[in-house]
Amino acid sequence: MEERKISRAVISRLPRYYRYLGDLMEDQVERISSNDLSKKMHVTASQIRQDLNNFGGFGQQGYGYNVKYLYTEIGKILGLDRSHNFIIIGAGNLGQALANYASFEKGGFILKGLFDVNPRLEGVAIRGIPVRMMDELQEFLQNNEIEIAALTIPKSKAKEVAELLVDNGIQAIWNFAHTDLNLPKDVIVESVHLSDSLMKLSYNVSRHREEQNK
Amino acid sequence: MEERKISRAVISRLPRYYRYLGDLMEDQVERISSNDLSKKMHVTASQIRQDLNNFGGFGQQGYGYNVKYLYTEIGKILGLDRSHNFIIIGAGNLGQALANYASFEKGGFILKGLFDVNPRLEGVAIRGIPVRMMDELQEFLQNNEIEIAALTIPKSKAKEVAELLVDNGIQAIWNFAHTDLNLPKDVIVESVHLSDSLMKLSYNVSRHREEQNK
DNA sequence: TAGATTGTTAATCGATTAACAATC
DNA sequence: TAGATTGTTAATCGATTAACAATC
Repeated sequence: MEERKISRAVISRLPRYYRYLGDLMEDQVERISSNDLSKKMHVTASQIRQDLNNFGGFGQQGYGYNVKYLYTEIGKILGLDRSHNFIIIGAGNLGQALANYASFEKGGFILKGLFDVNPRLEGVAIRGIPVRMMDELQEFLQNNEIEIAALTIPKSKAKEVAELLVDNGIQAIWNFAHTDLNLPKDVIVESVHLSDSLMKLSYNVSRHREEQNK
Repeated sequence: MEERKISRAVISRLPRYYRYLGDLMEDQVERISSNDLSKKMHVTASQIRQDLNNFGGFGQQGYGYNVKYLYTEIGKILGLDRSHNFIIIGAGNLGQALANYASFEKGGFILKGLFDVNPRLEGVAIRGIPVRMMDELQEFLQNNEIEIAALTIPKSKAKEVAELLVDNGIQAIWNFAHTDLNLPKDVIVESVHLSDSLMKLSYNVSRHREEQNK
C-alpha cells in the first residue's frame, strides 16, 4: 500500500476547489474541464490536474470532470462525509460568532458545548446550546465524544486550556488564540491568527502606497 | 534602486516573527541569535536569516539580533508604525467580534465605522462606534479617510458591496465572506476563509484516524 | 473516427537549507 | 585575539508548469 505523502500546499487548496465546485453545482453546471476551472479560479489547469491526481483519477479524457461527483469526492477527502462533534472554549464575541455559524453543520460539524469562565454567561444559550462554566469541562469531555475544540480565549490561558483538552482526549484544536500551541504531534492544530492576517494586509497596503509615491 | 521582490512565503512569516519578538520583549530578553530563535519557532536558523535579509541587515556578527530593535523594524516593514483607519461592513457576531478586538489598536488599526443592513442594529454602539445603515456608507467614505474595510457579510452580498467600496476609494479589503473577490489588481484583498480552515482541520483529523486504524 | 481532455512524465522555477567567509 | 554569529553564496529540495501520450 503506497503511502503517498500529500503536500500541505495541495491540502490547503482542496477547500477552495470544494467551494468552486459547490458554486458550479448551484449554477447547475454538470461538467467542467480543468481548463475552464483554471480560468475561473485563476490557477493553472496543470495544477488542478496534478492536485486532483494525488487522490485519484476523477476525470475522464475528452469529457472533463463531473461537477457533482468531484464535489462529493473532495468532500470525502476532506472528511465532510461524516460528523465531527466539537465544542467552543470561550463564549465571547468570536466564540459566539462561530457558534452561530450555521453553515458548519453542512460540513458535519456539530456544536455540542460552549464553555467560558465568565459567570454572567452561565446558562445563556446560543443556538440551543447553553454556555457552561470551565470547571465542568473535564467531566463533559469524559461523557461526550468530542473530536474538535475551537479555542477562542486569550493567549494567556491558551496553553493551559489546550493541555487540559489534550489530556482529556481532544484530537484537534482550532486555535484562535494569538499564540502557537506546542502540543504532542498526534494532536492536530489548525490556527487562525487574525492579527497575522491583518498585518499581511497592512504590509501590502504599505508597499502599495510606496509604489504610488514614486 | 533595485526593486527586490519579496515572496509571499516570506511576508506571511513576518507577523509570526513579530509575535515571537514581542513575547521575547515581554520576557525582558535583550538579544537573540537566529539559532536560539529557530529553536523556539521550530524553523531553521537559515530561514530566519534569509527572511530578515530581504529587508536589511538587522543583526550583528558575534552578537545576534537586538530584540527590541528587530521588533521595531519588522513593525515598520509591516506598516504598524502608522495608523490605518478601517471600517467593518456587517455588524453581526463576527463583525462585533472584530470591533471589540482592542489589540488591533496596538497595530495602528483605528475603527472608524460599523455598517449593517439590519435596522435593529442602527445606532447600537460598539466600543463607542454606532452601527450605521448601509445607505450611509457611500457618503461616509467620501467624508472620511478610510483605508481598509473588513467584510463580514454573507457571500451573496460580498461582490456587490466590495465593488461599492472600491468605487469609493477603499484601498484594501479584509474579506471574511466565503467567496473570492475579483477586484482590480490595485486593491489589496486579504481573505480569511474560516470554513476553509476548518476543512483543513477536518482533513487532517480524518487522515490521522485512518492511520490509527491500521 | 476525430476532437477533446485527462493523467502523468519531464522541465522549470522558486523556496529552503547548508555552508562558510566576513566581521563584530 | 578567539569565539560567536551574521550575511550571503551555493546546493538541495520541492512545487509548479509545460508537454504529450493515452484514452474517452
